[in-house]
Amino acid sequence: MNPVDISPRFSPGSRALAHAVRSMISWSREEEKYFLAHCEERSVPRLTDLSQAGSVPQEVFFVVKGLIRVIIQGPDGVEHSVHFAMENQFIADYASFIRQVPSVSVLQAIEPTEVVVLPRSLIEWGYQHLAQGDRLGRFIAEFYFVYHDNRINNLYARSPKERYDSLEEVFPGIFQRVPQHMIASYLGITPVHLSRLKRADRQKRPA
Amino acid sequence: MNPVDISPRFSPGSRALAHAVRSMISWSREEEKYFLAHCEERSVPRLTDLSQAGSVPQEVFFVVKGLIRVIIQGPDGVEHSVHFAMENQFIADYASFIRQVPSVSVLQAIEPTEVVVLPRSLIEWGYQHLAQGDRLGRFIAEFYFVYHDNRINNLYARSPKERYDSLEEVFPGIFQRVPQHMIASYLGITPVHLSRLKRADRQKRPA
DNA sequence: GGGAAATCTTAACATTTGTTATCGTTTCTG
DNA sequence: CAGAAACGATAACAAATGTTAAGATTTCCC
Repeated sequence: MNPVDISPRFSPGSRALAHAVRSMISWSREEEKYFLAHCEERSVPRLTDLSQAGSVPQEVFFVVKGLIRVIIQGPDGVEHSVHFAMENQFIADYASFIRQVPSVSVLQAIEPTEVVVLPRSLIEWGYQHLAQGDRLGRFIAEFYFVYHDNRINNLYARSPKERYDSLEEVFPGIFQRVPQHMIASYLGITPVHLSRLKRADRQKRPA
Repeated sequence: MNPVDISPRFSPGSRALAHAVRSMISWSREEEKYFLAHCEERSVPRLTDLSQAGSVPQEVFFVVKGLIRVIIQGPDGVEHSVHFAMENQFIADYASFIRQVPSVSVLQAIEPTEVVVLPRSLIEWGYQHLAQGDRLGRFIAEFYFVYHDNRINNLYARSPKERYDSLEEVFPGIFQRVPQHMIASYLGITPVHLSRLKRADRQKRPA
């Protein structure tokens, strides 16, 4: 009997979440049971918002299936795709969630998406009552810090084209799933310019 | 008697560090004593490196007095000032420290600087043995995640000039302490261009 | 299936930003 | 104190990127 695959009474989404948690900390059968029982599963249709800007985030999402993008709006009203989240990733306006201030971003499903919803109350409960709750929180915060640190370094040291060429390493299969103008936005350039960069590339290596 | 100001046998640096920790978690007299006893104080002359790129970081620094900048080098050899750390802040190549991979950055003192050195072994000890060690680690990781998240949003949504104008909010007094070309580098533009932006600004509001 | 919307490309032109070089001033260092 | 180095401003020119507009596909939705 495989000790990793327990809880057949939980949905595939819950089990994927439990698997992700188990890769970071160990928790007891009872802890896991309580935690998963207080999560909610949610289906989000394509091009639907999971959360809006302006309200204090009370939920963290775990992506079971589908793809979510995070959008912020500049002072001029221009939208920027600042992040994508795919299967088995946590997603939220995590900075606003941590500080409990009104969110500056919108979470939008790009595909029909299945998420597990972790309410703020449950996460707080985890920090207080899970034996390794703070450690789990530390690992998650560290993980996303590393991700952001890497992004910042890339923004300083690498050109848009270089960032485009290595996008697939961070988001496997993204080119098949996200329209190009959103990728351009993520890269910090206009769709027109990305198109131009691709053509220049094409003409250099006419494979 | 003030319960916050104990331990007169510790140096000003240790006491500043203890104060910073106490603002995040509570720890016992014994925990504090052990922890501080295993920190090292270090004086770093102006324009001296505290750590080099290429070696796995084994230390986190806490700035008691002075100013440190973090530099990364692009593929073309160009240096970028990606971060500054002033009094009462922790600083390291934290992403490389977390992952225990060779550092990509250099820490350099811009002023004569006093730091408290937290060895990796001590930090690991804290995670294992401090009652709230993981919580402390979570708070620190969350704090720097929020800082980085904010930077990324600014890079997307605001112009170099706007970022320049709000620099003092993040690093109070920085204009009096850091040469302008390093600030330009932090903003992601050339010194020439920053000079140009300042002039355009000057001509608009001839105060 | 068919019309509407979204998407991508391309071109022409505008704006921003980088590059190189020079010069006067300040700051460091011996 | 004096020479050297660092620093900041500026100008002229070059390269990168944005803006607007048009047209050709593709995709979506009823």
